[in-house]
Amino acid sequence: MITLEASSKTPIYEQIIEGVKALVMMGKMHPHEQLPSVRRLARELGINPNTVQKAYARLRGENLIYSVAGKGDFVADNASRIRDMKRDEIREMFIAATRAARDAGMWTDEIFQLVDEAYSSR
Amino acid sequence: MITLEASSKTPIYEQIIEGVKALVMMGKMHPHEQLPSVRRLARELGINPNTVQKAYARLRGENLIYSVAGKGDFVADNASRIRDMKRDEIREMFIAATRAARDAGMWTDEIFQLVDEAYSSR
DNA sequence: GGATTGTATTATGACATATCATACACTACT
DNA sequence: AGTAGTGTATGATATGTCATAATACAATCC
Repeated sequence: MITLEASSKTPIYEQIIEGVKALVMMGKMHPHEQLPSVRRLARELGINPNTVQKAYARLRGENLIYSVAGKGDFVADNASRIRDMKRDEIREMFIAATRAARDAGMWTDEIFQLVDEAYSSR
Repeated sequence: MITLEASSKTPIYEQIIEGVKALVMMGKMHPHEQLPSVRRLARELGINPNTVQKAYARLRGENLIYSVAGKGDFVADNASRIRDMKRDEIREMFIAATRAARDAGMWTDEIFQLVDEAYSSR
């Protein structure tokens, strides 16, 4: 369910983190559901297990997943936080973009039109 | 006229590039105007000349400045492109943010409100 | 000729990313 | 008990980027 973009310059482990977050956010994974094992996901993605391990460790650090030795990793109960976290991130993206746009002399009209186009484009 | 943010995680040489672009875009520097010399700017910013050299080399690669051995670096004639380039960058920022927002289940109404706030803040 | 300019090269260090190879402890299943 | 699969931890190695440092060379200006 998680895919990688080799051409991307964002680190693999970060792409995995975003992938898991996206799956939970889109309702394709639910609390207490088991994630693919470190070795299995590594095999599927054709990468090193340590890279997956790093991604899972980060997710665990954010309390978005929990680990049970000998069993596996599972989506955390409070994973609903992801939605709010993601919204905060998006909020920051718009703030940064809007500031840059204002500094470049763009008006909100242009921005709204731009957003409209992007929103309805596939 | 160019300042650095030590806390920033964007590379110094990139901050210099953005700084020069901003000066030209804000009309504080004009075509054929001389830039501070590699060594002088390095001294002023308290950094290594090679770092400034790298920034200037990149700007030259984009044809935004031109160099004359023994004289110095100057803002290119076609530097007006910077404005369009910057607008394209900003456009990409909004496209990325809008896509992320849509995937997160946000509506254009929320986005517009967000942009409005950010635009009129400070 | 001396000072300043841009340009080029090599070396070094720090850091992040990613791989590879192990090792250990726990769990599940036969 | 044994085997396989799980997470976790730890080193070693390689690569790339960023930044510094130290030179060297050619062109320009006064």
